[in-house]
Amino acid sequence: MIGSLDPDQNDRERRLLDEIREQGATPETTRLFQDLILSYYRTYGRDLPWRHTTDAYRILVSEIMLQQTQVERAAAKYREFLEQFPDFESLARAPRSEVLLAWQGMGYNRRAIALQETARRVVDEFGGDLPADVETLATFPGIGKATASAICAYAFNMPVVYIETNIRRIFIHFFFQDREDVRDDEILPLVEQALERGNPREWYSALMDYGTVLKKRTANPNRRSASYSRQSRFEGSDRQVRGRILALVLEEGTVTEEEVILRLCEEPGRVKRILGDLAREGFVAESEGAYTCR
DNA sequence: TTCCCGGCCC
DNA sequence: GGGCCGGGAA
Repeated sequence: MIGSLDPDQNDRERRLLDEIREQGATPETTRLFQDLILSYYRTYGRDLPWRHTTDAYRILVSEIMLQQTQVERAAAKYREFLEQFPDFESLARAPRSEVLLAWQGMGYNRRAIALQETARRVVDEFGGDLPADVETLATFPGIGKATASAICAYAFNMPVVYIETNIRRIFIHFFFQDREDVRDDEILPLVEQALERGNPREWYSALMDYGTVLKKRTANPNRRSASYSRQSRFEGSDRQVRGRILALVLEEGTVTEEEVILRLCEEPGRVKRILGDLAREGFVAESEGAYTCR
């Protein structure tokens, strides 16, 4: 049952939408909402690799991968990555080039650098244990409020309240049916009210799966979010050139600026600028006109 | 074209 | 608050 609900679920959702439209988010409609999300999850919930563990390292890896990367692609990479870097220690001491190579195909490569920096800090400053609170987690690079909260929910089963794209989509769909420009600070109290405190881990997993199926069924409710914005086109963008340059450096080991310009057929000025960006961000190091990745 | 279990810099 | 950051799939 991909991309749709069974007739019973579909019917329950329609009734609930009507009741919320009439009554708003009352304790009763909230309970019905919880039941709907959880019953869907218990029947159709996805079997994802990071749902077989509560190991903080593995949850961290999955959450970083899942930032702006679809579940299917993250799941495939997740297994390979953990095979190569099974714990904080192995990731912390790995050459950066190996980490970036393992990350190839995921996109947003700076996440890989941030993840390794987090691993090093965990080893050096926290004795190899990932801190179990949102505030401390959010001090690590590449971990903001949403990712920190997700880690606390999935690794530590903590009753945290947060918003990300699936949660936003669901709450707009159910509780802001005729609204436009819905702000996150309007959604947040409802997320708190609806939170299943008995098992936050299961609850948030259930929200992820319902959010996914909702997207396939309806026009994306997130377009009615005040924080919705279209992303810039990828073809021809700096992002694309960055990815191509990094892939080239990883493949060749060491390249000169001229080689990059020739191999990529890009404007010299553009290549120079982006190489400089990559060097500043720690992807490559420059010495005597040659660029390499440690 | 659109989206993806966001974060960071300005 | 707006722009930037990859790459694949539908």
